[in-house]
Amino acid sequence: MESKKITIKDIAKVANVSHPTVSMALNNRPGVGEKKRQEIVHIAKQLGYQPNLVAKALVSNRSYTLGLIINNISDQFYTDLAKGVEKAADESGYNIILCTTNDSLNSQKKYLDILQSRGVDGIIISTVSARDPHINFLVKEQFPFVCINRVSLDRSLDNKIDYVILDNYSAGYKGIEHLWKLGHDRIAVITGSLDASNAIASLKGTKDFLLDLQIKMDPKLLREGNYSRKTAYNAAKQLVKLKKPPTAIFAQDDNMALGVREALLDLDLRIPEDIALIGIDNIEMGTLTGIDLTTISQEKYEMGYLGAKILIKTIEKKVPAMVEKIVLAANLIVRKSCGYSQCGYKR
Amino acid sequence: MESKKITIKDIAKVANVSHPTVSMALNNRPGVGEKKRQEIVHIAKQLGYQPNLVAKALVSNRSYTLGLIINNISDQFYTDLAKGVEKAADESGYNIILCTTNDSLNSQKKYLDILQSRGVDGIIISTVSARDPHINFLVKEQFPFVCINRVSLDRSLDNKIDYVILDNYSAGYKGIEHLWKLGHDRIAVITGSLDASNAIASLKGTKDFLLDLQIKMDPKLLREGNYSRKTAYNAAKQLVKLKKPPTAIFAQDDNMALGVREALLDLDLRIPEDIALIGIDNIEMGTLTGIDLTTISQEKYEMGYLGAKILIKTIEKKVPAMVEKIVLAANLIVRKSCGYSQCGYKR
DNA sequence: CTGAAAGCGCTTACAG
DNA sequence: CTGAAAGCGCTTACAG
Repeated sequence: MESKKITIKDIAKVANVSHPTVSMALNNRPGVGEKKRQEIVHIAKQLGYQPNLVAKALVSNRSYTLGLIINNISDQFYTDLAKGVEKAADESGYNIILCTTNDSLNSQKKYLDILQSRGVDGIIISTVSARDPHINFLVKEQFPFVCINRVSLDRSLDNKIDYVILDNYSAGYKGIEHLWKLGHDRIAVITGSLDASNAIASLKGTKDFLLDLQIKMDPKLLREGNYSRKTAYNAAKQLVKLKKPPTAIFAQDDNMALGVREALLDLDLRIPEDIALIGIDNIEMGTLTGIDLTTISQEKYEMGYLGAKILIKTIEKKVPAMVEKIVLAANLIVRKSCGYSQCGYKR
Repeated sequence: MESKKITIKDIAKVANVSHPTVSMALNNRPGVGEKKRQEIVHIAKQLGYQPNLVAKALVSNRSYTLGLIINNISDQFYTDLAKGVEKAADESGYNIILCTTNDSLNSQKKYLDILQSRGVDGIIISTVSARDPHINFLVKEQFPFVCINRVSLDRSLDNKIDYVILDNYSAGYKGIEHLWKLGHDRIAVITGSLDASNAIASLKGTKDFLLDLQIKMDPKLLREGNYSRKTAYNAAKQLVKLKKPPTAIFAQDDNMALGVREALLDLDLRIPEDIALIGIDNIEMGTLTGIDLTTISQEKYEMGYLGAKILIKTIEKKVPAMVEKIVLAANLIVRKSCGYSQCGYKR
């Protein structure tokens, strides 16, 4: 298929040395004179030599390749995160094998196996479930990997896995706090998939706020979503039909908030006049004029970037293998969907 | 680092056969009895054998890996396309190495080299420039690759490169046609980067429409953009300040249309009452209620999917090496940003 | 400072 | 139907 590629043996022949000498010269290892090295480098360039990274990977057990597992490449949340991973990888000379699971644990398991078979040096996984059965073996094998976005809640794994997550707890807390201060008493909450640690944490933050103020929440106002726009859309339509409908909705992710938004607008309800709306994540769509979604900002890019950095550090063992746990800040971003600028806080 | 992996030699030892026999058994090749094969397969499973795909790739010169080169992973246009690629790759058992160039030709060249070094079986490239200097060598080496989204306009490459593109010409034609029929005479056009074939084609479609009707375009109303929201934002602000400002703006990509939209809204201009706005691509953001961007729909997902399919077919040579050229349809999607529902066509 | 040997994990071709 | 040999392109020891 391809015209035959130049190998170090071809270079060796021209340079009149053995091929291991070529290897050492090209890799700047000691054991070959400076003059000869330059000559070899020159010949390599002239012949248009490109190292065969597959062979290199086989012999060195280092591929300079990282696996990245995300849920959905159409979801801005995951692409922001992927962008950070890409950046960190690029800075250190790694390439990314991208795997998307589309919410399937089976698919995740499949990719975990494939990535190992492909000899990646490490894996960045953003999709683990709270009781994920598939990462134990990575821990046992001491295969380098880092969890971002979601972590396992399995106690036996405590202190064994590097992670970088967002402060979902604070996000859940701050979101409901904002709505409550604006005077809302009937606040509906649409959570993420409750088998994911981030959704669990957000909900806990929300509940703790209510607990702190000794407020009881109407269970009818609590809905489990799955971070998809569609389910949030449907949930919102149901919430509005309640005998005592909510005056505010806290969708615990901007994608869901946008789904809620569509539902409310379809029903000719005004945001925030009829129903206030807040999300979490601060994705780009929410920033558009006319959307103006109030939300809790999360450092998605940084999460990907730091996750990859930590993984690379682990792989390159520049540092004693200390487990790193990082939680990135969550901050309220006030736009127009809650009505703060019109009314201000009432309590 | 990892606990030692099981290899075919380990299996061979247990099964009391030679390791090539194990290889043949596991790969369902003739030359090993059915009973023995099943025994070997069983042992492999028990030992938790995972083939080393790196070694396999080295010896077979087939990695079941594809390189995908896109501009920007934060851009919905490219992620839609990547989603199609992913799907096709997954269906045929390939994985994707993702490379993002961020509009840099140097970066593109770098990734082209790296991908070959990494032994990918083929490359899907969505970022070639009209006079791209870096793909000739792929053609010369007969390295399998397919252009999507953009093609080279170099005549010497005609009929040598598979491609799947969108019908940008029609998009450019239909966009201005819609505005013209609505009664607009001063229509501004913000093009994509004019070193890219898709931008060139869109602009040609637009110009041809005007030519067909023998309409002269005020050159002040033509702006070169670069598919980024920011430049379009700035261009729009300038256009509006013109002595004779346009009554409609045709941004030849939805990202730019959204930039224009922000600019107009910042200036308290209404869309479409004060200025009509149309884009190209039909990205998701334009579909949100309140954005309601009229646009020309492009089959981005299909483009990625078909591109990858064609590439895989080429790689697997299931078909005589006929060059495939596919142009996907462009259709007008009427929403609210041009005012059609209020006024209808005037001519 | 240099060369020849061995090996990474696999597959292909060639004897028995 | 099975085994032993050779080799993919590279690197890492180990002699001289």
